[in-house]
Amino acid sequence: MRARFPHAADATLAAVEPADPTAVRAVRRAVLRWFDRRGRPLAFRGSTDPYAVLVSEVMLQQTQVARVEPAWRAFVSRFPALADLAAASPADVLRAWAGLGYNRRALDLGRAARAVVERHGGRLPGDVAALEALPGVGPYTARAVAAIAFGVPVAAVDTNVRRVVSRLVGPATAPPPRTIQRIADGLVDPRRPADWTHALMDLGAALCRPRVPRCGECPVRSLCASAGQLIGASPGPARARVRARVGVAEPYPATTRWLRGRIVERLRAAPDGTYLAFGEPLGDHPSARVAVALRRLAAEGLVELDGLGRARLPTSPAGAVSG
DNA sequence: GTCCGGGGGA
DNA sequence: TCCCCCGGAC
Repeated sequence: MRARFPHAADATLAAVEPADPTAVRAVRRAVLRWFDRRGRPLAFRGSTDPYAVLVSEVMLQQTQVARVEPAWRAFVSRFPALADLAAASPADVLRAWAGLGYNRRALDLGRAARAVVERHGGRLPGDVAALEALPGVGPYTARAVAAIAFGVPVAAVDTNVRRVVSRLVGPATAPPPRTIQRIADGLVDPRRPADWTHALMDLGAALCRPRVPRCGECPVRSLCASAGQLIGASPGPARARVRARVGVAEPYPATTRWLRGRIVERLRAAPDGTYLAFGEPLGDHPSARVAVALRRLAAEGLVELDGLGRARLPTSPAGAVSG
């Protein structure tokens, strides 16, 4: 039994061995009991609308929970249903995405909505493979949507969950991704896949934290192979570093990511459909570099060029689905 | 000024 | 298997 887990350091590893259903049930019960009392009542968790869940999960790919909440409210208020998003122009979607960054993900979300209309009659599919085939939806997001919105007993493994599962089975080196996924899948409570997904995220955020885990408060400390062994185990590279905080310059004005952000920001503010000229330098970037950035943005579908050095946000979802 | 991280592309 | 995106944490 233990041989199946080469990373085993001690007997508690057997606690999550899928062949030991009693221990697995104990983990599920303890985690969900904790979640029922301590889980975060986030706005987007109140919805089981697959579309709303997808929006929240895409936002969570890049943004902390606390900031996702208001952004999610605003977005689903602007585009209440998948059909609304599918019919929206990229320009409008990018405007609704303002402040979140990662603008390509907003475009992908729109493309995903159109793909769902074309491939699935406008209803998000519940199976992982079909979800993963959508633009911007990878292994994590596909499983999160399947579990949360459709009750499919699969594990959405992000870095939080990876850390929790890895610690649960042993304090040594983390198992390879495939092993983590397999163990995580085996742990999902088939009666409450949605709550289980949220519970593991909350556990990782509140107790099983990267640097200073709170094992003493953890509901599965008696079942965890790493409980109590992690204090000081990962001092973290960032802690000791001395920061030079002289000057409060604008962040990274010399980088292309700054330039890209400013271009899209300007275009967002422009009236719908109008082209804006970009012949002048922008920040530290000479006009030639602005032109290069524009071409790259155009290649990614974030802007449209008129061939005269002017640009606008795409007003129609042509070339929509390809993912 | 470096790292983080899910997804996409090469 | 890399590198990039990009705003925030550190």
